[in-house]
Amino acid sequence: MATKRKYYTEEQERLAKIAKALSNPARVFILDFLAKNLDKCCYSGDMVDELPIARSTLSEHLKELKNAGLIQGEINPPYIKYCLNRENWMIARAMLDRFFDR
Amino acid sequence: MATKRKYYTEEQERLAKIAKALSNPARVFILDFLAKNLDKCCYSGDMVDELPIARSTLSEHLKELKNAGLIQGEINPPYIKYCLNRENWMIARAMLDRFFDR
DNA sequence: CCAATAGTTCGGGTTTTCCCGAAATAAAAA
DNA sequence: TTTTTATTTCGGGAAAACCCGAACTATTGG
Repeated sequence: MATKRKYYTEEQERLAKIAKALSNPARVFILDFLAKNLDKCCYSGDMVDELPIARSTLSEHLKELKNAGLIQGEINPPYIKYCLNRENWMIARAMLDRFFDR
Repeated sequence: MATKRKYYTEEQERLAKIAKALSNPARVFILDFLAKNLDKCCYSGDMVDELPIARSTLSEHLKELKNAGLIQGEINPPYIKYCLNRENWMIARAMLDRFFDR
């Protein structure tokens, strides 16, 4: 490949990461679901019945969204209450705003 | 798995597709590059020197962005002038706005 | 203590993504 | 007509994503 001079900026890497979190319809569904129920927070069991995927698969999508920072889970055994991470949600929103505003 | 009642909405599928187009830093770079040069449109050769990937790989990223509708290429052999697709850009922007606005 | 419940982790299969270099394409320049 | 130039397509390899069912973890209720 030989050496190239420039690589991606931090901003570009971060935007790609946010986009990746949103790049699967199941994850978009989860975020929609959590946003629709901001008042109550949700258990993963509330979502699995609405989705055409196995519990374990849902669990992995939740993990990805957590890693991306878009959601958080409050452990309250044997339940885990999920909700949007407002702070990072706003950051993601601002980044996408900036990106598309031109 | 048994039969599940609900699947993803059109909106959710479309959002996931847009996000997927943005989910790789090389593609974010390309869009940034085209947006920075709205006046002139760009050749793929203008971009390859700034990127740590082979020409053929760049070409495939361009194809993906074209399929997602975010860019368009005007053939002007042996060059191809690329530019943002303003119409779809605005649509994507509106969808993301709506998604994050809550 | 034992069973039930909610959710995660593990092992593994299939598909998709990302990337490359080599070959192909197609028009312009020599 | 031959060569050069800009880009795409092809073949293929490596890595990641997606999905599943089975096994595991941890707590609560009986």
